[in-house]
Amino acid sequence: MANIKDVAALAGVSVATVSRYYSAPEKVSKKNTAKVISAIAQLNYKPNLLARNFTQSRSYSILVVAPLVNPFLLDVIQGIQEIARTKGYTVLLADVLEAQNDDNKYYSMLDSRLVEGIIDFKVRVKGDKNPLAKIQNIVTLCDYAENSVAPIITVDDTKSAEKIVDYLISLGHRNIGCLTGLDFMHATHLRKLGYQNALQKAGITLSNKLIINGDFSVICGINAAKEFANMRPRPTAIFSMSDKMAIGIIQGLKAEGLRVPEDISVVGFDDIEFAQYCDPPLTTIRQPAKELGSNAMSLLCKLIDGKFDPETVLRPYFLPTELIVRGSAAAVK
Amino acid sequence: MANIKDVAALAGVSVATVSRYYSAPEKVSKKNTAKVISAIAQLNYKPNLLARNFTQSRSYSILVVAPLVNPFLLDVIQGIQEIARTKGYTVLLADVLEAQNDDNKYYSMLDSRLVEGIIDFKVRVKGDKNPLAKIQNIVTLCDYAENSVAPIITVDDTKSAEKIVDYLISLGHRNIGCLTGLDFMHATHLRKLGYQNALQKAGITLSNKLIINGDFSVICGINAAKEFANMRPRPTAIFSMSDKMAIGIIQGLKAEGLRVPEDISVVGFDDIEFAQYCDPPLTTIRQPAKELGSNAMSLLCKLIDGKFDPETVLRPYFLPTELIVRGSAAAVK
DNA sequence: CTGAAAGCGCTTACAG
DNA sequence: CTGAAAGCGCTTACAG
Repeated sequence: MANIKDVAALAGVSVATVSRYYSAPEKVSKKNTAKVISAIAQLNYKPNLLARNFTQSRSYSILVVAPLVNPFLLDVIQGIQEIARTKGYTVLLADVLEAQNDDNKYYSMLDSRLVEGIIDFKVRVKGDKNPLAKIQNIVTLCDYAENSVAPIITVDDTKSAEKIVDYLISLGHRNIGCLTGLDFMHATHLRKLGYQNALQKAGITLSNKLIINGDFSVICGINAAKEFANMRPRPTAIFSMSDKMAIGIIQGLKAEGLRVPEDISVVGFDDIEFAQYCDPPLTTIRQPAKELGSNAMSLLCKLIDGKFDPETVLRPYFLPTELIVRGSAAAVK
Repeated sequence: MANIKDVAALAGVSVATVSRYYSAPEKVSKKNTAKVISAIAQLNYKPNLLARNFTQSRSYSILVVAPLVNPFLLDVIQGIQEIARTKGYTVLLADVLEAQNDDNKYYSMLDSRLVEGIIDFKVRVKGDKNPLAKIQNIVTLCDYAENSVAPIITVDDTKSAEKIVDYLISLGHRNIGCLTGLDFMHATHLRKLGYQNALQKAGITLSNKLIINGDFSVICGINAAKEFANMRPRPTAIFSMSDKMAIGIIQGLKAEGLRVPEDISVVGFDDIEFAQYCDPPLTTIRQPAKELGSNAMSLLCKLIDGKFDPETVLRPYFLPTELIVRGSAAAVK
């Protein structure tokens, strides 16, 4: 393979001129530009970007560490890609599940210069196994903790959950079940808090008997449906912390001979694509997936460029969610 | 940041020894190993992988160019990651839709050494705008053409479509509609051929009136349902080229007051997660998503290592599909 | 098992 | 606008 020296020799210019042809073409005379172009074509020269990156000490890559099962991950990645492309970054993808055992593996890619920044779906807090000494080009996405060591882009899980439970209450429901998400995720606890806040505001007594622990999967929704169906008094509405579980609940309820929403209302969280195509269409909270991705990537670019305000950067940035009213919740009979 | 020279100086050894400590630790004496370890710890040294990659002329990265809307893409990527991890590769992800205009952008990453191989969801054939001069570390995944320039891992779309239409025919259906996928995808035409083969084998006259052009989206399924419902005679079964469209068809049929499968049978293709949770659960063809990914990555590794048989490597490798019988198709009345 | 030294292919002040 | 030269931080024959 031809290298920059070969091009320079054939063109009869210095390697500096060839290099400048790429990095600052306006600084190269017309005459030399023509010679360089011709030599490049003749030799079919392709710059070795491994060498360029090394010299510049830049990888032009960022890493996304995400749970590959996240239902709206593809939308988030689209948002990330959109910004990444305009800024000249390529995107690496790692599975957070694989990373469980060995978080450091991915964070070390920062130290080894393999990536310039990381978008992480898991918040790291002070006191964690892997405390980050400083703000080092990491953005936490879709996860929140008060004492996060990295800037955060997410939604207000508490307020969003509260909003949809408020809606159920406005429909006359007072006996409202709740199916939670994975316990180790902060979002689960935040949404639970929102659920409880809404009930308390309405003067409804909290009961742990109405709360079933889930894991965000469809199957656990199906199983939970049976439990909810057999509760006495049976809840008239169920708040599910994800659409996938809500879809499972609806299936499970139907299997129990119950109608949604006539006998029991079900609402979800996320607004995944299938939410609008279930039967009945799901009333849920929309998370702006693509915007979460693009915002996170924009922020990461600022971090990398050092163009951020250290005073405010750690203040979490909450993107708005929206209550999407469809057919799966109705007024209590 | 400390570099290898600093470590060598502090440890009182040569840089070669420090380098060997990483690449061939068995060649370093116990004594020196201890000194190196201590120096690394004191300086908190992290090897600059940008330099290492440059020196070795290896990026240890591969690129996946895929449509970010593909319903089972996440499963495929899991399969890819699994192999990539064991082989020491990291995975870059690019959106094929963005690439539409500018295919070369991604393929040039091979020339610039940024990636060592590419897994591409779009087959490139001789005569394309971007013909590949030779087998250069590219694997085509989930797409097929006879004159592909790269090795292929996919399923037999024709036989798979034929299999599920055979099944409908075995149920007594003879008036079978078909909703196709995106026209520019080879899979669409292959599956159509399978649909037609099955009909012909059964002595059923083909009719283009029974074929509606789709695009793999849920919404086009909903729209197509209306058309199918109004055909006279109305088809008693519909073969949809994707589960997403099948789910749309079922919704649309219900909206028309038709029951699935009592009034009309619907079958899909893919076996996405939601296929088993629709109402009724979808009868479909399962594509082994994860295996497609892991097989493609394994093959790519062989290509990169040069350990392949040039005689047979271009022979497409078809992974088996499976007919999954659930509740959305029934015997014709 | 070890070290001196060359080399990988670029970029970038610097001087002109 | 141009070129000579140093330098980036590693790896890798080579000689010992």
